[in-house]
Amino acid sequence: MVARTRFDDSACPVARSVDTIGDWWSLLIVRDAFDGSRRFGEFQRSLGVAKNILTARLRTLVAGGVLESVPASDGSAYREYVLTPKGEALFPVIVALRQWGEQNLFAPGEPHSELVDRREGHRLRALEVLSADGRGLNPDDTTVHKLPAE
Amino acid sequence: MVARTRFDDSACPVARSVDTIGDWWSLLIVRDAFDGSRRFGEFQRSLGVAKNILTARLRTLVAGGVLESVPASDGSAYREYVLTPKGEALFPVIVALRQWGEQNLFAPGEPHSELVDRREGHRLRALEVLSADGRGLNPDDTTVHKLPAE
DNA sequence: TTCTTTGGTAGCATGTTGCAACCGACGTGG
DNA sequence: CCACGTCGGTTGCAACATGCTACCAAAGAA
Repeated sequence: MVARTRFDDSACPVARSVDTIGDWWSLLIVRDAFDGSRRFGEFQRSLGVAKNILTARLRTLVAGGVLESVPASDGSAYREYVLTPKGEALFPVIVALRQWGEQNLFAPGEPHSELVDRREGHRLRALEVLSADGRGLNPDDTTVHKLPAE
Repeated sequence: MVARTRFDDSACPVARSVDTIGDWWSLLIVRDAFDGSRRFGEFQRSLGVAKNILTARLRTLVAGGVLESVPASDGSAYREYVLTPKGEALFPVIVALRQWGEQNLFAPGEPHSELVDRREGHRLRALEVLSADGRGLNPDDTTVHKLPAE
């Protein structure tokens, strides 16, 4: 077997997530979907991705339950790709990637696109990892239980 | 050009993040690093990845400033790979992926590894996307400003 | 009807991944 | 100080994925 290694049977949720959405394009497609893209052509122009690749990615995202193919909302005979509830649940993932990129991959003062609260137009609060009782947690404050119960 | 498309000059922080850590193995290496792995062999056994791939990934992660190669802590002549502050800042990303996977990629009752608060042993609170004034935000409550200032 | 847009598919060149084999430097028991 | 196992890789090869450029059929527009 020389194909890409799969993690879809791993007991680690991170591994399964990576297996589902962890390739180069899938996350960007999801990002664009959050940003309002729905049509094949919209994704294609926005991402500059080859059409065959986009076709394949959309198919796997639909198969994975992240996107859904629905009849176009403008009444035309074409189809549109919209986020399912499962896909919408990826919002914190996209926000986390965005915030990490903003703070670590741009030179000071370098401009970048920004995600803002629609009501106030303000930037979002930084994501915080919290304990059950609301304390902020650093990586060192946590540990992984492998296969806890059954 | 037939090589993999790069996003390292994109104005979108999500795209740059994907460019830096968005391949199959890098995120899992970072996950293992959070979980305490430091040595080449630890990563290799834990992930089951081919050594040449691991070599390449560790190199790009070091080049990207996510990991750092330091002399081994046990006094041997070997080296270890530890997270830099930039790498530690990926904690919310890993947690977001873990929580999404737990809730969307496992059958009800199916066991999986779990990240817990070391002090209390409890599961973590779900990540929340918050506005500057602390309101919870859904995807629809936000919008993207492209290239705001400058 | 003819032209354009949309949403693909097919074929080819190249890049990347994965496996196995190999290898030198290090560590360890004697 | 010598043999042997471990650690951390490198190299070569085969299979697969990616990206580009056609090409194409169905739907809309003129």
